[in-house]
Amino acid sequence: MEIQPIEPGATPAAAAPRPAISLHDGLVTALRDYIVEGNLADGARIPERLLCDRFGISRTPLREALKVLAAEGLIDLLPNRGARVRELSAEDLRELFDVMGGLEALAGRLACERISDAEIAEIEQTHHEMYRFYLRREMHGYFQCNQAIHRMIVEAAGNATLSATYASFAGRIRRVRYSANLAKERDRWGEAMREHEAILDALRRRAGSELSDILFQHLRNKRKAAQAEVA
Amino acid sequence: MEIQPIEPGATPAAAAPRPAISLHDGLVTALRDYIVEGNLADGARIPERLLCDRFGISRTPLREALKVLAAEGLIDLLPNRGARVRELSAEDLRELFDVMGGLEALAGRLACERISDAEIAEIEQTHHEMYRFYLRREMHGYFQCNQAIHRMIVEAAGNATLSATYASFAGRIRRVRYSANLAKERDRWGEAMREHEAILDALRRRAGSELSDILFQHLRNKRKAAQAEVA
DNA sequence: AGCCGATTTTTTGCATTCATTTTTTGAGAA
DNA sequence: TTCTCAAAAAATGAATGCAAAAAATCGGCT
Repeated sequence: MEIQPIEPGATPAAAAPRPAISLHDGLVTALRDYIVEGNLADGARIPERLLCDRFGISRTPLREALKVLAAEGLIDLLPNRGARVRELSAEDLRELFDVMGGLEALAGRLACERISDAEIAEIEQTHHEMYRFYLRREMHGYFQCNQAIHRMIVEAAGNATLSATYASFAGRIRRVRYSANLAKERDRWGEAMREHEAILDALRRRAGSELSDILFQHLRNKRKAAQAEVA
Repeated sequence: MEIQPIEPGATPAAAAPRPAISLHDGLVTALRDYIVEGNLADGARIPERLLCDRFGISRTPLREALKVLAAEGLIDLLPNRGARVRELSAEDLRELFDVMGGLEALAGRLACERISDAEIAEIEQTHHEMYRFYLRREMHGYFQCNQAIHRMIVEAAGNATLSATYASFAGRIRRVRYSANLAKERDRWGEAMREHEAILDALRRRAGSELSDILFQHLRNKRKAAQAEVA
């Protein structure tokens, strides 16, 4: 089993999406991260006892956390048969990417309504940084900047509900997204850069509807890359 | 205490809307419906014991259900202070309507890609039915048709993930939406009808991007009506 | 009388326990 | 050997029990 112990003290208070006055359910965050990071094999059965030992808690709070993660769609909870890491079918992937596309499209539209010049400048800066990574063919740095830009747009939308929803879906496809980006994304690197130019351009002009279209299409193209990867 | 009693015998085994291969967590559905229907006052404290008696279960499964509903954003869970029905601030309302707008915009875009003539015909039929209610100033029937049309568009998108997300958010604003529609919507009834004409037109032409804009704006206008209502 | 603080009561959070259900293991027969 | 079926072992779903925290109650003080 690939489960590795976690630092007892290193519990992440975590920049939770919307931590509220959150209680000891840092456990949910810890478990979510644990799964998202890929510490559990896809479709693998997850005995409660095992996780209890890992996290040093009893079954009651663990089960509560599992229910929450199941509601988020991260795991499946089969009656009397335990929890397993949800496997993403090709269909699931298609759906998730499209929903992400819809959320980003929304974020772009809203961002255009209220983004400040300073925020745009910040995004531009990250964009240029990303461009330098692109020129040097440094995939990892490029990817980081890419993520950062998308996150900044979502934040610029000024809608905490959207941010939380976005974060939730982002978590669900993070693993796949990672590998997909690292692999096939390479082939359309130039194309992706051009798309990002267009995104920035539309953002500067505060062309919400246009930006909305571009972002959705951008995610569509990402989806195609990911799908090609799976196949 | 503002919690009002429920019928003692009226325990809902509940035909769960979308239970999946779900287990006895019809409880979550039951509780969610119970809250969405407005049986608990806004911001009211919800003692666990009380709900246990109401639903005839012990605290363990109830707490699991509460955690799930908290994750959905329907209730707040304060550490050591129990659960309370989440109060929707004006800000929350703004956010929720915009997210709904984004989801509908996405649904429209996706629907244009794959909707069949038969499905369009069905929507048209409901639209005409709605128009008749409009002419007769029958608010309730109009409202039902309205909901049905939006639901059909979401379904036509052919994205179960989107449908589930949409349903979740719809639940969160259902109460407010209801009152808002019944009250202020009246003033912009004609406007809403015209918007629906435009929606149908764009759908017929499979103009995804355009439909996306119209639907978002449509929800924006609904939002304004709701906000005016609150103020 | 009104206000503040301590004690009692209730409630929450979690661990433990119990009853079912499932899964595994093992024996016997084809 | 392999298949089938039964018994044992383990895991799940839910109830109960216990310690800690909050709320409520009561007594003392200004």
